Amino acid sequence: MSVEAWDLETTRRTTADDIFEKLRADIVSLDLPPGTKLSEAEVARKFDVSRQPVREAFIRLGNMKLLRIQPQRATIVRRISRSEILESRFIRTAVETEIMRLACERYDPVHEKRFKGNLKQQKAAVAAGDTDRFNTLDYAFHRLICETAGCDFAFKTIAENKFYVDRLCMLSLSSKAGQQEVYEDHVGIFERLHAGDEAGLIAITRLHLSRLNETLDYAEKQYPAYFED
Amino acid sequence: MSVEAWDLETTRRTTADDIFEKLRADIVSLDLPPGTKLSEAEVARKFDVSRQPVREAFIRLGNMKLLRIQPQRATIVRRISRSEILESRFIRTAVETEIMRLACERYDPVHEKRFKGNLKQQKAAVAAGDTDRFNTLDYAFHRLICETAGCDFAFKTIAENKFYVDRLCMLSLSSKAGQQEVYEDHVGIFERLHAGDEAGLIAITRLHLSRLNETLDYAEKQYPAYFED
DNA sequence: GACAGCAGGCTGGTATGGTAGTTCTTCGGA
DNA sequence: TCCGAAGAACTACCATACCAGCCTGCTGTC
Repeated sequence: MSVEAWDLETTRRTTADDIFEKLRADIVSLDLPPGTKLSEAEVARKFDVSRQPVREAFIRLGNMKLLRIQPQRATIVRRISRSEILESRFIRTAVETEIMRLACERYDPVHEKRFKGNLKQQKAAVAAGDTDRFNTLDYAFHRLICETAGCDFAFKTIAENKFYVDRLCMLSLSSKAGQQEVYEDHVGIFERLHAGDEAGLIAITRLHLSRLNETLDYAEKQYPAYFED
Repeated sequence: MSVEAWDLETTRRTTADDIFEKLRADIVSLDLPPGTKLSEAEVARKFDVSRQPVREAFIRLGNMKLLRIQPQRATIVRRISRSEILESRFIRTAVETEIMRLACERYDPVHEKRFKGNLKQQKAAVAAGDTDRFNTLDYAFHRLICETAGCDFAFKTIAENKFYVDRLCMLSLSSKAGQQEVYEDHVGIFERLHAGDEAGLIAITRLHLSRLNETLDYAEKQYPAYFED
């Protein structure tokens, strides 16, 4: 996942953009684990640029809650906060259920083929144990629903909220059993969408998103150092 | 409305923070109307600081979609986009209806007094034609609902989305008839909340938020220069 | 040996000079 | 008069230097 969707303006690509993108990727992929101390000067040396563009990247990452900037002290990769994860989930649930209502209303059998194609690939990815691929397809599936609902933009909002959660998924979506469960949820969602069963659709969507609890419990127990509170 | 809720960290207050806050207020209040051209150097002179903190404030305002930074060209106050307004409204509707469900579930008559107090003040503000006051109370009312639902954090998310819309409200919430309508919606919301009528509550909330359409049509016709597309 | 106090080395914050890219103006030629 | 090219006058971007807190660790004293 990249964020090129954001520079919808036809602006030039700056050094600060590069640094920002690199750091963001490193943080989300846990190459820079929560708690890692960063310093403007150090990162600047590493990328062989001045402190200025690094500083700007820090500010943007701070706004995204990925860094915690402590003036005159240090800048560290933010630890994962249970409450913030749950808040993100709340927002996502709200948006996603609203999307489901619209999608159910506007669903057209013409969409069937794309859904089935995506689900087929998901199944294959689970079988092959290809976590990255499955993650990408997961995104694509939810994006597909947004498109069905005629709300492409909503996916962007969901994704923004998701950056923060991505790190968590990175910690534990690798279990094959978990992926199988997610896949089956997706199948269930599609079936109810296809059948026009709005109540059932909402219900399974809530169930689907509530599974984050287990992920959270697991990750918090497995990697306590990555969490705060 | 200020944004001190954001520096939950106990960080120092910097010059950049001051500039940011001042510019944000000026933009939202339309003292800096959409399309206004700003320059780092000019703003720096005006506030008698160096360009650096101004630059940082610009970056943050750019992230909030309030400024459009065009490298090597100019930085301008973003014009209002109809589609972005509608997208914001969609997100807000999703979150607010979800909040209403919870609020209805967790409502306790002990909240009655605070709601009635707020509504009484709203009525007075409408009568007095005090737009600023009414606007503040509007915020407080919706915040109160978030608290009732036990989701204080959700208000922050709503507010973030709302900054962008605030400018629009500033253009047309000044009409007394509009304020009266909003006030009556609020009364209706409270009554259904108090009665535990979830379906009615959701319905009136959707109606309440849909009123933005009229505001948008009015403002777009009245101030076309402030809009893009 | 324990502890207070100071010094030095960190951090991020601010100021300023210079650079590259864009736009506007102006001046000369057709 | 009109058009175009050169350059002046902006812009934001980047590099560098300096500053003010904060923390740590040494040192001197009790």
